[in-house]
Amino acid sequence: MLDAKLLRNDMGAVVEKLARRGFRFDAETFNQLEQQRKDLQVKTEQLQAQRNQSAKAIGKAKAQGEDVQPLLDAVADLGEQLEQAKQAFDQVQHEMDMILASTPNLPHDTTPIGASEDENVEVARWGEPRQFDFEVKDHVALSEARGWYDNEAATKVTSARFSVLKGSMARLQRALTQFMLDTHGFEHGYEEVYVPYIVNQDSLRGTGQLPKFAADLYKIEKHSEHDTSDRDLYLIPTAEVPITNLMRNEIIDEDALPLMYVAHTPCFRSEAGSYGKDVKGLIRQHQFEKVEMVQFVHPDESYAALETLTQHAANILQKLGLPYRMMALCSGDIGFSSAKTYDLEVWLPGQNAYREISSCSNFEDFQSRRMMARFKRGQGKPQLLHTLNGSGLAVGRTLVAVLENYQNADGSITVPEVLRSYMDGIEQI
RNA sequence: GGAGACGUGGCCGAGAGGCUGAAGGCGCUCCCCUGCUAAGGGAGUAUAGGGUUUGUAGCUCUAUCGAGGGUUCGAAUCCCUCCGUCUCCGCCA
Repeated sequence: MLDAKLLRNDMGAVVEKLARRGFRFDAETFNQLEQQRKDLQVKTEQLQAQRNQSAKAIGKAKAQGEDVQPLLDAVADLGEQLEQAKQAFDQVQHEMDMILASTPNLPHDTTPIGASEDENVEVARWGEPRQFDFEVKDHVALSEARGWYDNEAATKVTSARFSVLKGSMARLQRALTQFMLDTHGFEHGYEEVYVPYIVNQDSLRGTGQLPKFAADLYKIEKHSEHDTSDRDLYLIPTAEVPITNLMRNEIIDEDALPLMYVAHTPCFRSEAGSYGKDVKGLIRQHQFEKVEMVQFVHPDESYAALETLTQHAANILQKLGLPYRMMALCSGDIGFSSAKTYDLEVWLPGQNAYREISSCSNFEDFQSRRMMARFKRGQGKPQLLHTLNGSGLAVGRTLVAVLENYQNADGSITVPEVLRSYMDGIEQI
């Protein structure tokens, strides 16, 4: 959520920055609402003050045994006036909240300006794609040949875009997960956390998935019909949601910063609107495994933190010996809540292309403001934290990359060295 | 899943329709005192939003006692719904 004060004081800059990401902000409507809000809020609060005063006066008079009736008569219609003012105020406030909740973050000045992913900027490249002296297969051909990947079974059990993995491939995925968690935990200094895979709406609002992207989420209906509360729960689309919301409505001491968490979770995405893309194989699934890093940092540190966080993700690829490139996403391609995002794209021989395997973002205070996630120094005023997160990495896609990059002519797969200790020392599967 | 008890500030804990944004204690911050430590004295110590303002200063208003509704001139206090915690029973990994 953007800072409402910024909208009041510097609307021009907001509109310009949002335009960079192709978002048209209706300043005129907002300004009109803001004017109404101001009037209605002042009016409502004046009436409330008046009510409070007279209630006190009545209390005092009663205590002294005076006749209270004249005082009661004097405030007879105050309640109704207040009710009306309050309703009008709530209505305007609600409209403004809806606008703010649906407005994306401002791109940072270092985010390249562009309309679509075609204008993302490559900022680094690591590793040389391997030269094969045989015809490369993609991960689907490789894994099906070995009986490791059973798409039909998944379709039978659930539906399209789910997977059943078997044998060495299932084990390799688990090895990758362990390797990533251990690397981030032991080498990069993250605290490992285990979190729920089902979250409530407040959490999804906090990180920005709601209200705008409900269609991409799997929703679990509330249990009973006479439950009048706002109780619908959702499967997590990423561990970002439960981890980042750990700090919702919290004020932590500045000395505790930065907080760095890593977790492994499955992720569930209904991916509305992705029909026809990557229909084959593990690239785009409704359920996939991911190791996620989240950082809560001092506002002054967040851009340095974005660089190191991205490096932590890249380090996994380097240890696995997987060639990749690092892209700075342009203003038209960054996510709703992000101010700046780097994507890491891994080389997939089967597709002869680099494909996204990690996305690392700085949200600045956009999520913190929604969540009221703050820190303070000593007795000082609480300030909003900056939040960051990044995949470290998308495990399913890493599995694809390992299969394709480490394939041998006979269809076997060489196990990358760093994974062997997680595979009972096996060198080849 | 059943039955009961309970949710108050950083923590403990009073309050049971009006002068309570909330006693008291602990903790914390600052000042004084003390040769150091300990002890003692004093002051302060929630969050958000609004108005005023060049201002994150000051002044002032509003809201918040698990959440949301209701009753009332007035609600931490009464009523309803929900959420959560604890104890006992059942069930289960």
